[in-house]
Amino acid sequence: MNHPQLANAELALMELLWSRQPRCARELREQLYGGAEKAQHGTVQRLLQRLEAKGYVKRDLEPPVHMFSATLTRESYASSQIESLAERLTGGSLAPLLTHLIDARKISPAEIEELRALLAKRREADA
Amino acid sequence: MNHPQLANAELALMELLWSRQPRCARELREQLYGGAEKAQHGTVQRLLQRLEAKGYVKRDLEPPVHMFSATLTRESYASSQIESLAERLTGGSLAPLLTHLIDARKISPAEIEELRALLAKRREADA
DNA sequence: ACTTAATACGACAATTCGTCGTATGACGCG
DNA sequence: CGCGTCATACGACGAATTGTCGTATTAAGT
Repeated sequence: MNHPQLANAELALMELLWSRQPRCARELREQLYGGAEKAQHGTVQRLLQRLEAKGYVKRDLEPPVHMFSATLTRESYASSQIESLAERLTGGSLAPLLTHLIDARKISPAEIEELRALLAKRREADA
Repeated sequence: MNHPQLANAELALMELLWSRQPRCARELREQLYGGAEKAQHGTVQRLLQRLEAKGYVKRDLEPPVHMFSATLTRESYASSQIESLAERLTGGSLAPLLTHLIDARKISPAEIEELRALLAKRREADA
């Protein structure tokens, strides 16, 4: 029941939910696939059903049509992915990963400043 | 051709390589599967072959047996995974992800200090 | 009651992964 | 030379996952 990775179509659906919630299936379909294609009704239902099974989406069965919403924020999802990566690769600690990102200049100076500020705030809060 | 995710058995093999390099297939097999199982010879070869195809492993065809080594460090792999996650989720910027991790206290105080030191050093180096 | 829309879900093709089995080639030894 | 041993190459298979569709069932509105 962890947080398996989202596949492409699933992620696309989640993005839609993250941008506006809750939503009905019809609306999601129209955004995912252009105008009025007639197949795909089932596709979206299927995707939603599987996302629900994985715990990423919950539905409100309010008649007449179900309304769907995400159970996590995009940020939570991202974090859990990073954590599971750290779990698999470094016994759970993040510092080694970030160290490499910083050394390899994969984080821009602007982001560096942003992070410094964040860390400072966190340290204050802990004090 | 980028850096697809490593599956379980593949990652286990890479871990072995990361712990000592280069290695021959026989040795890898013995570590992956207990003692002297007789099948699995092909399994390891197959895995190595696929890892090579994905660009994660290179082989030295030095007779009599090929010697295998990783083409990336574990840290590089981890970073590239984080980057691709950021790519998919936040348009490539890492700060939002880290922000959430910090806020949610998923990074320990010790790690916070570690990171502060790192950022300070980086900032100095840039100056 | 009939049409329309929504939901549930079985089925399919494609892909990936771990596994094995077999074929091919190199080497050494009697 | 003929054989056994070991390494590599690779085809094949079953399981699982993903995106897709089709069909059946249920609910709604007129």
